[in-house]
Amino acid sequence: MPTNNNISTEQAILEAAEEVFLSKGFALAKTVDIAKLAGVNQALLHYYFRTKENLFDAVFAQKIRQIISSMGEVLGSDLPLMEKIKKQMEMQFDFLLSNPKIPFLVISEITRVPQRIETLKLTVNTQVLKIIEKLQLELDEAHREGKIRQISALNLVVNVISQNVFLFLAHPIFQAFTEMPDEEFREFVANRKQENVTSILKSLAL
Amino acid sequence: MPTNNNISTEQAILEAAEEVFLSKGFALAKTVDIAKLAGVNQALLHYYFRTKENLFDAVFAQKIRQIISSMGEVLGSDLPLMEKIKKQMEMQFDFLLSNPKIPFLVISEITRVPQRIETLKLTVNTQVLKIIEKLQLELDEAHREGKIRQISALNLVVNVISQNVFLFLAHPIFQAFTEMPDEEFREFVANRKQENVTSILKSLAL
DNA sequence: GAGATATTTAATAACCTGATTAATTTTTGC
DNA sequence: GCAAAAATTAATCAGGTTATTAAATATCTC
Repeated sequence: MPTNNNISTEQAILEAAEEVFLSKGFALAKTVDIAKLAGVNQALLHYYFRTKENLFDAVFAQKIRQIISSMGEVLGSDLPLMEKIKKQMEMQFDFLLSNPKIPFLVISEITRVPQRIETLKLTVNTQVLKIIEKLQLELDEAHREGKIRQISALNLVVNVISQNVFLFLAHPIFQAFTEMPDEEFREFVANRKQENVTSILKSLAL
Repeated sequence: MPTNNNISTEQAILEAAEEVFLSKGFALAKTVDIAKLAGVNQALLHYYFRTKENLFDAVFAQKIRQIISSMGEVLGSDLPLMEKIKKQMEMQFDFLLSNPKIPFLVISEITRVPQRIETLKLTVNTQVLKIIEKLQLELDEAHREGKIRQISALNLVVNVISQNVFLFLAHPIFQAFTEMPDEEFREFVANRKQENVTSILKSLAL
């Protein structure tokens, strides 16, 4: 009779893997290090996941799911347009604050191993495209009413994501550049939430 | 008596290294592949650069220099403020179009091996900080004259770089997401130059 | 052209890392 | 308790990649 898998060990491995993969990426992550961090023998990790690749996929798919779910919620709602954009940006920014390493992992791994985009496509339901279409209708309407300039929804979405995500990708560079101490830099980042919203909303003006 | 180093061979290795490092990054680049691409024996590369690390540094420092020099030129000039921002953004965007893989390499390698930031610091003279200070003065003046909202120069610079660079970092993801064919995607990217300028300039409004 | 030095190569050593195996300990069901 | 299955470990293999070595060839100086 099979016993249950030892969930806590498997979980420990997954959590260690998440930490190591997030900070090193796939190629530089060592299974030995993951095992050590999880407090188990290195062979055990193969016992549970068979390959490093499998282990990575488990972590990666989960991260993708998190990022996607942080993106759509508010945009689907029926708040007034400007309100909605603001809320959405704030949510996204907060997500990034709690998960600052996810964007780099995702971009990095997809760039280096393009096949990984399949993981992403599997997770991304067509809803996202629907949401963009709906956003376009609202933007068009606001434009007709003389409230905002004409802009494609896709461009707006790219603008928003650029503003929000870039700093988290480049933060080691910015910090070195500006030579801000950690504390000051944290404050700078915190202020960016407001600055991002302001600049995006203003950029929509006629 | 020593003869001169064989410049063309060294150059061939450097160029091959650049290509391979840009597309694979440090960890996934194989010295064998670089040697093969340069058309030389693999040991020769060690003869010239001793280690893979040295070879990488040579390439990396050069890329940093390119990126820096693409950033300061126009901002130092004495065009009218808005004109200057527009020109600077267009230049930067054009640079990215010709060097689309540099941002990823730089961010990626600095994130993965933070010590590399030293390479960056050595290359970045304090001029950059001077330029930002000067920009701040001009922004403050324009604000006093009621032409633009109040904004810190650093925030503006971050906004500009975010807008311009992000798409080049994320392009595999965007393309997959939107399922645009190559041709359409190229067109979309080309249009972003204008969109970026527009949205940044509008974002400065009162 | 000879001798010295630089350049290049083939072969292989040294190392790292993911995966496997076989044995040991722990847990489970009866 | 005991046998069977699961969980865990130590040891080691296998593959790939960087680095070294020693020898061969080209180039330069005189």
